[in-house]
Amino acid sequence: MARIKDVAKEAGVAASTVSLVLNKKGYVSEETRLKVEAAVKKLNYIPSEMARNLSLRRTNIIGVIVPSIAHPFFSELAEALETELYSLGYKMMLCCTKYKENSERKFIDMLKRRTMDGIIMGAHSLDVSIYEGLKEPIIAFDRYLNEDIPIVHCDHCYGGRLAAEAFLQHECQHIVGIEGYQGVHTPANDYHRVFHQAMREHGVATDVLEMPWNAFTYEDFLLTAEKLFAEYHELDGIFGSDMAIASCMRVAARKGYRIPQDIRLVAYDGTGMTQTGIQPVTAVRQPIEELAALAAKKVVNKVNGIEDNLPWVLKPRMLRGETC
Amino acid sequence: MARIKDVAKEAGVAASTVSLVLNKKGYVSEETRLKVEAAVKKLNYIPSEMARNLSLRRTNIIGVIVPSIAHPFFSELAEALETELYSLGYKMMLCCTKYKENSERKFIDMLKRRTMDGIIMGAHSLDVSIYEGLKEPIIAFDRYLNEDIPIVHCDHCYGGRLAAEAFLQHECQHIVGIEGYQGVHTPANDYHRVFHQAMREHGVATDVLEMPWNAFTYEDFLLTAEKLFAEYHELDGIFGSDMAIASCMRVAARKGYRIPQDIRLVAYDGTGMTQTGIQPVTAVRQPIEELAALAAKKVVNKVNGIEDNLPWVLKPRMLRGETC
DNA sequence: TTGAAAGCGCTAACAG
DNA sequence: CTGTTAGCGCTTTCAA
Repeated sequence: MARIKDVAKEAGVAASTVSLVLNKKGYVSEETRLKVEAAVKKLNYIPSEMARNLSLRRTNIIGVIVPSIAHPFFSELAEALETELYSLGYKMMLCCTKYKENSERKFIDMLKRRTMDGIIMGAHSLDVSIYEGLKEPIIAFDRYLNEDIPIVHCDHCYGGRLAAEAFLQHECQHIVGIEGYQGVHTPANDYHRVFHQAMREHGVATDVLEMPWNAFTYEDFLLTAEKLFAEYHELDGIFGSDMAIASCMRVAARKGYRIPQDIRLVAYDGTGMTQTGIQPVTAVRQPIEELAALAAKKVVNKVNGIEDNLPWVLKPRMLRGETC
Repeated sequence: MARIKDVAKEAGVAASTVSLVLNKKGYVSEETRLKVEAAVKKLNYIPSEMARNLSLRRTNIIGVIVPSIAHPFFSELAEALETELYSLGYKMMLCCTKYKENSERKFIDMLKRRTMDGIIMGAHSLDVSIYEGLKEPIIAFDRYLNEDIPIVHCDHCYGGRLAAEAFLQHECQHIVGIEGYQGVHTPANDYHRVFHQAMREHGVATDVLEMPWNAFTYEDFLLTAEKLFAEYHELDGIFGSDMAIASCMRVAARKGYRIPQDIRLVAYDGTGMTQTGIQPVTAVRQPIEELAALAAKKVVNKVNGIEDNLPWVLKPRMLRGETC
C-alpha cells in the first residue's frame, strides 16, 4: 500500500504538498499539482481514511439506532436517512436494538469513543438515563430522551384527528386501538390519545390493546390480532399501525368479517405495504422521507456546530383506501 | 477529552501499560491494574476508536451494499446481517444504491481506503468491472461479480422446482412469470429458468414479464402488475417475487378475479409480508437469516484470513398459503 | 508556493 | 511485569 510519503517522494515534493493537492486546499502551482497527480496515478495511491479520521478527528459516519429494520416503517425510514446522509457526505452505521441486549448503550459508547460523529436515535429505550449529560451530537427521532436532546417527529395529534375523522364518516359503535407499549416515552403516544378522545366526544366506545415492549415482527402482530378478536366480539373498527392492521385483516378474513362492511380499519404510518395486497388500506401516512431529511440535516448541522431553524414537526396526511 | 497519556500520568505508569490493562493483554500486576482502573474512572477516560483503528489498521466495520432497504427481502436481510455481524464484534455500514448514481463504486473506494474491513455486496450491479483485481475482503450475496469473489446464495433451482410443484397440483393453463431485469448476473435467474422449463415439460404455457432495472418500490411493482393484466387476458397463474405478487393481488382483486379460483399465485422470497393481509400467500421462502449468518461469518473470516468450509448454498422451503 | 516538523491518540516490539 | 521508543498515515501550522 502506497502512503502519502511514497507519493511525495515519487513526485519530488513534500507530503504536506501532496495533502494540499488531494484536498484541493491552499495554493499549489499547476506544475506541482500535475506532478503529484501523476505520482498518485502511477503508485495507485489511495489515502487511508483511518489516518485522515484521526488527524481530523471525525469519521463522517452517523449512527442510526432503531428497534428493527425488518419493519416497514423503519426500513423506509432507514432508506430515506441513508440517502439523505449520503447526499450530505455522510455514511450510515445502523444498529437494530431489538434482539440485542444492551446494544443501545454500546452504541452510545461508540459515539463517545468517536466511532461516529453523531447519532439519530429512534429506538424504544426504556432506560433513558444513558442519555443524560451526553455532549456528543444526537437527535432523537420520535422519542423523548431528555430536555437537551431535540426531537424530530410527525404531528401525531393531527394524525390522531385524521384517523378519527375517517371513522366518524361511518357508523362505528366500538373501535379497538392497538397501541405500542406505553412505557416508551414517545410523541407517537399522542395519536391514540387524541383519537380516543375524539371518539368519546362523538359517543363511540373505544378500547385499547397494548402490545408488549419491542414487539415488531409479523409474528408479534399476528398474535396480537388473534388476541384482539378473541377478546372483543362486538367490535366494528380497529385502529393501529400498518403491521397491526395487516395482521388484523388476516384474522378478520379468517373469521368471516367483511371489510369494510362488518369492520372498518385505519392504519397509522401508511408505508408502501398498505397500498398493495387485495385491499388497499385507509391510512394516515407519516411523511417519512421528509422526516428523515430533516433528522439527517439536523444531526449533521449539530455535528458541525451549525444552528438551524428547520422545523421539528411535520404533518401527516390521509391515504384513502378501501378499508374504512 | 482525556487521552491515554493523561491516564498514564494519573496512574503513575506508562501509556503502554494502560493499553495493556484496557485491552486485557500481556501480564499486568493486580496492583497496577487497579491503579490504572482508578485513573480511568477518575478521568472518565474513553479510548478513541480512530486512533485505535489507525494503529491496528482495522475498523471492525463491514459494509453492506444492497439496492434498497425499503424492500421486504433486503430489509429482513439487513436486519439479520446486522444482528449476526454485531455478535461477531462488527458494525454494519449500509449503502442503498438504488437512488444514488455511482454509489456502488464509491463504496468500493471506501473499502480500498479502509473505511471498512470488508464488504457484503448484494446490489444489482450492471458494471462488474469495478470488482476486478480487488484484493480487499468481499463476499457477494446472490450476485455473480467475478471468479475470485465467493458468493452466498439460496438454491434457486430447487426454489424454482418448489414453485412449479405448487402450480402443478392444479390445472393451470397459462402462467406469467414476473422477472427481475435479466441484465443482472445473479443465481436468482435460475428459479425462473427452472420453473418455466418444468411448466413446459408439463404442457403448461408460460410467459415472461421483465421488470426494469433496479425497480424495487411498491409503485414499480404496481405498474408492472397493471401492465401484466393489460397484456395477458387468459392467464390463470402468476409467479414472481413477494412484492410482485402482492401488487398483482391488488390489481387482480380490482379486476374481479377470485384468488385462487380464477387465478393462482406463488410468491418467491416468502418474507413476512406474505403471511399477513387478507390472504396469506403461497410462497417459496429463502432462508434469509441463515443466508445472512453465513455471509456475515464468511466475510469476517475473510477479513481475518481464516479459511472455512461453511456451505455457500442453502435450500429454500415452501410456505403453504391460500393463493395456490 | 512549498517543506519541515509537530501533532492526532493508540498499539506493539523490545529491552530491562 | 513495566517503560521506552517507534510507528500507524494523514493534516496543519509556521517559516522560509
